[in-house]
Amino acid sequence: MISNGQADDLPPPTAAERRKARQRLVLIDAALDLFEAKGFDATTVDEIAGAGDVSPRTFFRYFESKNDVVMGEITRGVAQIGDLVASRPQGEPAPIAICEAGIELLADLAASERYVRCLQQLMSSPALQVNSMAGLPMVVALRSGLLEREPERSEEEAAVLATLGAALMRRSIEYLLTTQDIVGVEDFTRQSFAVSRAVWSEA
Amino acid sequence: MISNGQADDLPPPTAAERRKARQRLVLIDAALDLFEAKGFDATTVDEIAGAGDVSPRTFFRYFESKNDVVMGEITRGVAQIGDLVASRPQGEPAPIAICEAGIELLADLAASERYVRCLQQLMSSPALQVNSMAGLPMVVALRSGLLEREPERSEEEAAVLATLGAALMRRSIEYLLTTQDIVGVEDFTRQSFAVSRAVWSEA
DNA sequence: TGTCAAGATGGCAGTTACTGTCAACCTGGC
DNA sequence: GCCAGGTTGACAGTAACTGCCATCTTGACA
Repeated sequence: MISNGQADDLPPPTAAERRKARQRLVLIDAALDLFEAKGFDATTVDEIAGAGDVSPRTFFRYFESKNDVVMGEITRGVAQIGDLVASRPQGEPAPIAICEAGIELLADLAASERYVRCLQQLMSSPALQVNSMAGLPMVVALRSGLLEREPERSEEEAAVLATLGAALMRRSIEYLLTTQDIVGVEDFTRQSFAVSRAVWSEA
Repeated sequence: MISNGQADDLPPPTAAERRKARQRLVLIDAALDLFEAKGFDATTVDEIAGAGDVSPRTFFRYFESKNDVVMGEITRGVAQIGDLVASRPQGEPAPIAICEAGIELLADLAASERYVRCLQQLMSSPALQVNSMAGLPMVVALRSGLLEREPERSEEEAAVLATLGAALMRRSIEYLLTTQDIVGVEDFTRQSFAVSRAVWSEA
């Protein structure tokens, strides 16, 4: 989940870029330490910058905001769901494809245990909209992934599918963060999708 | 939609309460004026306070934050969807009940044309998460409304129904704000729900 | 190996949202 | 007319974020 942030295409990263990426990770690491120790709100940017051996001004050259330290990675990660959906087998019904792609995404997220542990504590911080959880980027990514996978699909249908899928996925992420049940999320997600399919077509 | 903010139960409001409610509306009005004129970000709290003839400190006694001036009312309004769902006829399938309740809510929202007009402009402001659009409160409200209406329904099912319903409703609100098509939202919403029911049970 | 240009950094001053505190000030009830 | 509770305004303070500019690093190239 916490990647070095470079796209897998394009020329190989220069030394400078690698240095930047490393410094970025150092800052994220320092920030998570502090957040775990004293909470998100009680931690100042100055402290994070100090712990990462850069000036506060430089901190803001690495991150758009204090929130971005936490949400940046997850937002970038969540956007991958588009590609995951697009590369699902052709015959698979769209909702299933979304569900399975989502499970892959969750596994990826759950891999950074420390990140997950830290995010849980941050769930209660109102400043961070961990709750709204990168909702829009996920819808956007899902929709374009779907259209790539099934080009004959109408815009309308793709949009609706993306909306529903993203909503259920957000629920799974919330489940993962609150329960820390890294193993159980998969079942939870499949169950969610199954229930939703049954219940949403009720007559 | 922009109500005076008092619950319909409890003793009648005192003069002081009425004065407070009035001042609140004055401030909202002043704020919307300024937002329309110069944009959300470019408007400072000091200006709003000045335009409403109170000190900046007092502004923050009326609103939790600058965002709250805009999002406060909509958040409070959105929470009503729970009651709207709960009072839908018993026989109606849950997704339809949610759809119809949502349409009532939208009509309510669309009634304050100025508010809608202003919100549209604010959609583009990243500071304001108009996008995430009070998502969580709506899910919470919907779920409790559903459980009230159908007590036999399992927690799980209610949660899933609320998640899907809220997601589609958010889409309708987004449609309303971007297109300003106050008349068309109703059709848009019904269409959304219909498509979603067809598409989500694809085999 | 020395030099130079591009980019990264640090420090500083400034803006703005937001908060605690306290004294002055209503305002309604007696 | 007075008193109690709530409302306000002023002031000082914190912390996120930004623009600016001088300085330093770094990689490339002669």
